[in-house]
Amino acid sequence: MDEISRGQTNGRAACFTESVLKPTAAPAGSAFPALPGASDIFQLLRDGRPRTRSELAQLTGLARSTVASRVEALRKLGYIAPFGGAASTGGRPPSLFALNPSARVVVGADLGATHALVSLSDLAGEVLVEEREALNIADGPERVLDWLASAIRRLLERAGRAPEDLGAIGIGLPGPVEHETGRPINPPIMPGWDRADVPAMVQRYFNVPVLVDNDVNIMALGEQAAAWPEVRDLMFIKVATGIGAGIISSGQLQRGAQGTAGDLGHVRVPRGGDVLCRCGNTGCLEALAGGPALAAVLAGEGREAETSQDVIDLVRAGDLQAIHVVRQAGRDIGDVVATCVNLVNPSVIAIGGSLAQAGEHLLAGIREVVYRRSLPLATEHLRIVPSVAGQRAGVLGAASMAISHVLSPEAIEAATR
Amino acid sequence: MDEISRGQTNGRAACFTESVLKPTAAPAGSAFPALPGASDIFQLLRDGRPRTRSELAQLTGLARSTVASRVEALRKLGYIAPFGGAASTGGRPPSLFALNPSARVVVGADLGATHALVSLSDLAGEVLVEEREALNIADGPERVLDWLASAIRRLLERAGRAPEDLGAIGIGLPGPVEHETGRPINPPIMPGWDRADVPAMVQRYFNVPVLVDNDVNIMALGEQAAAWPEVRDLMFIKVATGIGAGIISSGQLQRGAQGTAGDLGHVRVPRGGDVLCRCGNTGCLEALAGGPALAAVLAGEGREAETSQDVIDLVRAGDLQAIHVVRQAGRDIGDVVATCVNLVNPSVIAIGGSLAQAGEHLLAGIREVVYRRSLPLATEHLRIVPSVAGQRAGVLGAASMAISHVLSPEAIEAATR
DNA sequence: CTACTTTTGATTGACTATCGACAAAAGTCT
DNA sequence: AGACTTTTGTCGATAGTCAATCAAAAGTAG
Repeated sequence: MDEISRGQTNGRAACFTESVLKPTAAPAGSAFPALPGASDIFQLLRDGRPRTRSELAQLTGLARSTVASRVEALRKLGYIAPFGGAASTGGRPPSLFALNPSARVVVGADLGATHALVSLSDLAGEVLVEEREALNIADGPERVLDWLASAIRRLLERAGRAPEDLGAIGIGLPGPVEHETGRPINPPIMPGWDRADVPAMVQRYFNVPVLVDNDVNIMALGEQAAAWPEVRDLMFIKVATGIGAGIISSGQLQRGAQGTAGDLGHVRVPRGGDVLCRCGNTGCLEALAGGPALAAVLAGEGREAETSQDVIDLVRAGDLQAIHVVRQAGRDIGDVVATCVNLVNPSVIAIGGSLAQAGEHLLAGIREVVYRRSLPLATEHLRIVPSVAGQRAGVLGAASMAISHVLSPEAIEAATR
Repeated sequence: MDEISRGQTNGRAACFTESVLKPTAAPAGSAFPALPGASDIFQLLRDGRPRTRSELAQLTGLARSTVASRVEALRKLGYIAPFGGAASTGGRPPSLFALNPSARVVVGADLGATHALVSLSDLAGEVLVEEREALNIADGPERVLDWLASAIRRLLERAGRAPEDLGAIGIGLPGPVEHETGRPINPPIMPGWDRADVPAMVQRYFNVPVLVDNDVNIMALGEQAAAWPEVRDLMFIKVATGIGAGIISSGQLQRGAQGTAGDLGHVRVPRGGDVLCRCGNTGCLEALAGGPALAAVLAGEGREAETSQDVIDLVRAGDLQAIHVVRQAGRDIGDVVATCVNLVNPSVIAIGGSLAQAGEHLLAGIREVVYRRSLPLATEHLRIVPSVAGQRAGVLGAASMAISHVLSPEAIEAATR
């Protein structure tokens, strides 16, 4: 009952409340039949592949006349557009229609601990313009989000798009986030952000749906969007100062009950021993294979190493000791990843984060252990690969999350009304 | 009147696409599907709680007259029935309608390595009759499924129900199963079953949808149905000869890319050392904390112990050594479960399987480690509890899976056509 | 250039699900 | 008993979909 009354957010575009809270209200599955509004046709066109009216009629089972009127409605709204080339099969060549990527734009923001990357993308996920800035997340939500708003304004300007063209804003934050409300929960490295109403704060500047999630989660989305659109079970592992995973299972991002799913960093590893971790426990993976830990080991061997970047530089310079350390970190991570493979059974594991830039050594260590430790059936078709999206995984994922919202059946239905 | 064309869905196991799960706001005022959408009303009644027509109209946003006609259609089909007591609020007392659990029956079958438990349940999940038999799964699919068919016939007879009343059959098997096709894949302890088309073989006897899944997965479903209907993130851990987990995340059973998700048994544990496991690796959890392993340890200490049951008996007899061994097994399992908690972030973990019957000792060991090793945010609201469904978790889950199929929006739509 | 094929667009009438309104039914309260 | 309240069943109006038809458009094959 509470849920339902809360779902009626008539005023502001607090988007996700409706789409997310409802399933919790009716766990049995409050599902509607395949509703043949304008959206079902549109959902077929979302992949960007152009299709003819006849194809759409066949695929949906609707009459040609109905399809024609729907297509016309969507075209008038700008969501789809004619797609030139038409191959004739002997008669009049059919006209093709496809998603019009420039119908709207979305913002993808990856707010890290010390840096921020913000992009403006079209509906195909193509980045139009982007902006990068050294920004301390510890400055607090007010200042950071104020900067974000100004950055968005500049991006819109540079891309020559009006604020009305903005469809949604996706934001990734370096800490646990309650995705339903967009609030960070007890974030260790984000002082001042605890339970801040990020969507509301952003909506003071731009009254569009604002979606917030953990940075590793959006990286998983970004990697999937950029490289594995067909894969429905994917894990993205970020190895940097911290170590975390974004898990996409059955095509759905798994956030867990408190939104803290995918925390690899504080899993105990065999080789962990009594090494103290910043979380207060001992033997955590992060305390052994995180960037600072590797730097500390190398420093102990007389190398000049303080940060993750130093470690990467040493590896690139061919320092054998550094390579050894990174490879061993890969093995330690692989120990935990092997468990993940048995538990989650993904078909692709993408390795990202700054330390993944240290060449193949990290990956080699991970592979070495995973293929030895996991069950044959689970590893038979498993691919462990370096992240394709790389440093852009975050913004791409944030944009992808925003696009999913803008192009969701509900949103399209609402727009065609 | 009761017997309208039942739209015998010849189809086999159905995979639930996500379009089903996406809630769509039913807008009043604009006509949408010209289809007989009786399902949306029915989905509200699936929980078994009786409601009035007006309530349904309010909840769905449909007109009272529309609701009335839908209700009437569903009542004629027998899926819902009037529910006596009506409390007047000053005017004419409303009539209540609720799911009619006896509209149809489903079979839940839990086929173990050496025993089979088959039940006939109504649509509320209530077991009407059941049958248990010592049955060797290694006899192969032909003989086992032939017995299953005869058992189902006997159960129908005993319950006084016609074969036409059978809505679906859910089956749990002790090995990896590709749920979409219902075929076991490389099952280690089921010779002759590899890639057998179980649904087709069962449908030779009963032409109804047949859903097959791994035994631990259906136990998770059963535990959720029996004890935690509101919980959307639940893990069921079976501790017996083998050790495995069924993971329900965001209300959905997580099967993974190859259907082998939740395999805890062959995760390496710190204390594992070089103990050889039947999977060929060393240091597996199962080789350390599985029933046979515990029996072996106790046998080494001079106790009479060969099977899991012997271990349980010793614990129940108050054997201190046995209690110690079981508690240590709990700790070892807890080590892996702690990782699961960080990774999956469930809100309930239910411990089942034969060894869970050895009192609280196993549970205590698990709790001890998990609450120490997992992150505070993830364990704050985490409950680790003994299985409520116990030995019946399997059949209850198999029945639940079958019921979900019979009452799915698609099936109801098809039936009201 | 002509004949043929295929797609497209417009229009029609039939059909059906939904809506809103109204009247009857079945209670409670004074 | 009569007034009031609330639910329930019925009915016409509305609107969106479907199937069919026709004519025009835009190609290909000969």
